[in-house]
Amino acid sequence: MSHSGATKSDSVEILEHPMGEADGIDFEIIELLFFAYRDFISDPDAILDTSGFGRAHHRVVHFVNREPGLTVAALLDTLKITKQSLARVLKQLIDSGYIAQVAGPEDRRQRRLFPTAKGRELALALARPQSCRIANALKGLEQSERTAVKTFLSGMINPAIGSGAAD
Amino acid sequence: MSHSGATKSDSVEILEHPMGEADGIDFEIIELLFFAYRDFISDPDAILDTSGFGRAHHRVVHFVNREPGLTVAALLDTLKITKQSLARVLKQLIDSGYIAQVAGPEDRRQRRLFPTAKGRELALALARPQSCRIANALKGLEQSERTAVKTFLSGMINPAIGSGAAD
DNA sequence: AATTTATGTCAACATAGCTGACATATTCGA
DNA sequence: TCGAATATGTCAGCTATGTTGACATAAATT
Repeated sequence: MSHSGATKSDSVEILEHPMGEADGIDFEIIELLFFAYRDFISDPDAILDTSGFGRAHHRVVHFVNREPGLTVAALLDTLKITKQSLARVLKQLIDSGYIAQVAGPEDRRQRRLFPTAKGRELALALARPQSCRIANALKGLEQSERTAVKTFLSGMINPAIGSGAAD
Repeated sequence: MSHSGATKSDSVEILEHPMGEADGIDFEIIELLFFAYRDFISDPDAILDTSGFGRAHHRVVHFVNREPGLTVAALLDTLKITKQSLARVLKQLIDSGYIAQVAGPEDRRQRRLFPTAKGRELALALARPQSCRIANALKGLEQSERTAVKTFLSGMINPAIGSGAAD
């Protein structure tokens, strides 16, 4: 071990006191969000490991099942990733029969995405443990408090830009 | 474009109806969490792009600032990543003067991690927009509702294993 | 007919995780 | 005191998932 880096002898300016809520920052919720999301995501991750898929596949399967017939462009907008990123996982999901494409009825350039029965099953299997976790976390909360949770989470989301009818 | 894949003509079993709360699953909160976390993380990401650091650095700087003097082992346990993963970002943070190491006073094998003034500043700069976003999302909620939000988030987290005094 | 749009694809790259193997310094236990 | 366990570092290579840039094709639009 070289340890040419800083050690006590180097007399670097070191801060010994913790950074706390005193700094006017809500560290508690910042950390709760970090841990909550990590564990929330770990449930489907474990299932996906079995199937040879990853989180990226999860998201695609989820939104296609939530809105069958959505276009590739709409999916890209929801996920906020590039088409090249999407292409990789989407191709795998199509090739393995979880998602099917249908040429748009109006605009035949579009590839509308639909889940297959297999795709629906996977989406449900992935969502189930997450929903259980949520139900468990909501347990004991009154209706108004549950509403507050949703209000809070909604308030954390960036307002959609260009959501109004543009034309 | 080849499109040798499934198209309407292939008569694949396609599901046209959306997967909804009817399936007994809380899709609303599942999606709120996805979008909320994504946007929550986007604030520091924008800052980090400037510094040449990434999310991994963010987490390390955050927890070192929250608990100065924590050991590498403790940090690994918090982050739930491998030491090789940590090593990469930690080395960069040490080399660029954001974090300093001090040999453990009791156990000299340990490298206790401390923030430098520079490291503290970075941690605060990253936390500030997140805290603002949280404050904004909590705006209008009563105290009991804010407590409910924390209760919910805490309930989403896996219980720590081996947290009790073992020896 | 020319252009724009929706999508696909190739290539190259970056970040951040992973495993496996091995080195070194220190502590602990027999 | 010596050997094992522990805390940490490090090398090498792999995977997943994001990025940019460039280009191809089919269909719609003007």
